[in-house]
Amino acid sequence: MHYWLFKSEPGCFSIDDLSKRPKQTAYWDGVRNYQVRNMLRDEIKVGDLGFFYHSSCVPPGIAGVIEVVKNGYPDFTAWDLNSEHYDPKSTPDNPRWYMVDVRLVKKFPRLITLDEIKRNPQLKEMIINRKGNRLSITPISPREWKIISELAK
DNA sequence: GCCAACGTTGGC
DNA sequence: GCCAACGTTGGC
Repeated sequence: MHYWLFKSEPGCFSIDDLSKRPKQTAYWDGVRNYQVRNMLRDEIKVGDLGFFYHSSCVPPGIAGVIEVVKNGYPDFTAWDLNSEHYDPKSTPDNPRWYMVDVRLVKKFPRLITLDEIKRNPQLKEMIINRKGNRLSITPISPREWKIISELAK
């Protein structure tokens, strides 16, 4: 099993939005980047755990934990004309974009801020720390997972 | 609102 | 297949 970090803008979809969904489960749609598409299609599997990261907000940081409950399948919002993420190049016959379903495991009692992550020498290697990193999902090492989980207690 | 970073597009 | 232009991301 693997660990991941899922970015979302809370103004668009926050951890509280997820907690209000039926079964606290949602499909993680709207990824339109090939690297992340490949991860969703090939690497991110049922049982994997992820951090729910709030981006483009003040302050950015990790809000909680989610679990993958459905393996990658075509992102049908790509062929919905009314969707913000509509992409005419993706079709039901030849889907270009993929998504997984995730369920809320827990919201952390406090946000682990990006600032805190940056200040922690043990978390130096995290991809989220790299300048210009634009991937909306990134892998997390077991060690990083453990350290951050401890911080959140 | 700025701007660095970087993925994507499209002309050649 | 190169690469300049463009659009988007996301921290600040």
